[in-house]
Amino acid sequence: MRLTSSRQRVLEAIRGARGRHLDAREVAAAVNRRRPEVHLATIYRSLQYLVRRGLVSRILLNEDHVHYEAAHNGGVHLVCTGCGGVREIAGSQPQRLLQSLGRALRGRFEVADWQMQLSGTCRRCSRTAARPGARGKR
Amino acid sequence: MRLTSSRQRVLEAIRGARGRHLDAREVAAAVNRRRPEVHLATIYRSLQYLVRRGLVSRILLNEDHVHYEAAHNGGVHLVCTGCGGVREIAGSQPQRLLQSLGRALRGRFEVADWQMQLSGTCRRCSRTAARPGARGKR
DNA sequence: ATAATGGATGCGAATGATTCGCAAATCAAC
DNA sequence: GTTGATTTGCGAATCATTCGCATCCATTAT
Repeated sequence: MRLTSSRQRVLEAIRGARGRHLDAREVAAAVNRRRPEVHLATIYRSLQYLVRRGLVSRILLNEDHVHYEAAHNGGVHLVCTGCGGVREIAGSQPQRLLQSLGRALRGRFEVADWQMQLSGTCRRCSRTAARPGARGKR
Repeated sequence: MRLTSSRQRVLEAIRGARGRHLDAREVAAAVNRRRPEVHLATIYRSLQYLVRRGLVSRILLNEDHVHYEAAHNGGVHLVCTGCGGVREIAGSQPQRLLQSLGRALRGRFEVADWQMQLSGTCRRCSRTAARPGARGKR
């Protein structure tokens, strides 16, 4: 099971998307800006491979389909249920939590990656609407 | 936008699944053990409704499709990449983290719900395989 | 009561994401 | 350079999820 060039290109696309979280189609678009093109089915297979390898992790945002991000151990995602926006904040504080969780789990589970997701209402949406979640893209 | 009886039944099904995390089809199966049956499309619509209402949250486990759980603010999910098993641990410790995140976000984001997901290898899988993630259901 | 209004539901068809099956291409090792 | 295994391209198949529309229900106004 090698890290072939298609797979590398997929990984690069995801890593190169700093901040944004691509879905499969966007990954394909990014990869296929260079020749030779990679077939969509292969993109999916590469994604599976990269996830299994722990290089990439899947995340579920507001939408119905899966997005991908480079595994970097520590993303905290703020997902606004109003507008669907996603902001990611750097994972410095959670280290302490991770440590204590790790202590609690001792031996029973070996953590490879983690992520945290907060859903709620961003400032703009809480201004424009009284009831959070009552409006937006979806 | 009422909490109709179909929607209630969907909510009960999800709440009744203590521990397990149902996907849409499983919710439908649970709901339709009682008459009258609820059409799958309505199940989906109810799920949307409940998510928007903040009563239910979507989670992404190992698989490719979405699962649902009662929003209870504090689930930490341990997902094993080997066997696909999911264990949930109670959310006592994260309170502190939430507080400090809340402080850091002051005003910019109003948190309604949160969840955290650790992926890695459970004990059994790390025993049976040297390389984590190299084997399993998927 | 009755009619009028605005969701909510059932139903089947449509959509769209993801996967499969298979043949050709690539790569590694002998 | 032949063998064997893995990967890729390709289109068809599958599966989850959503849509359109007619009907139904509950609530409010007449």
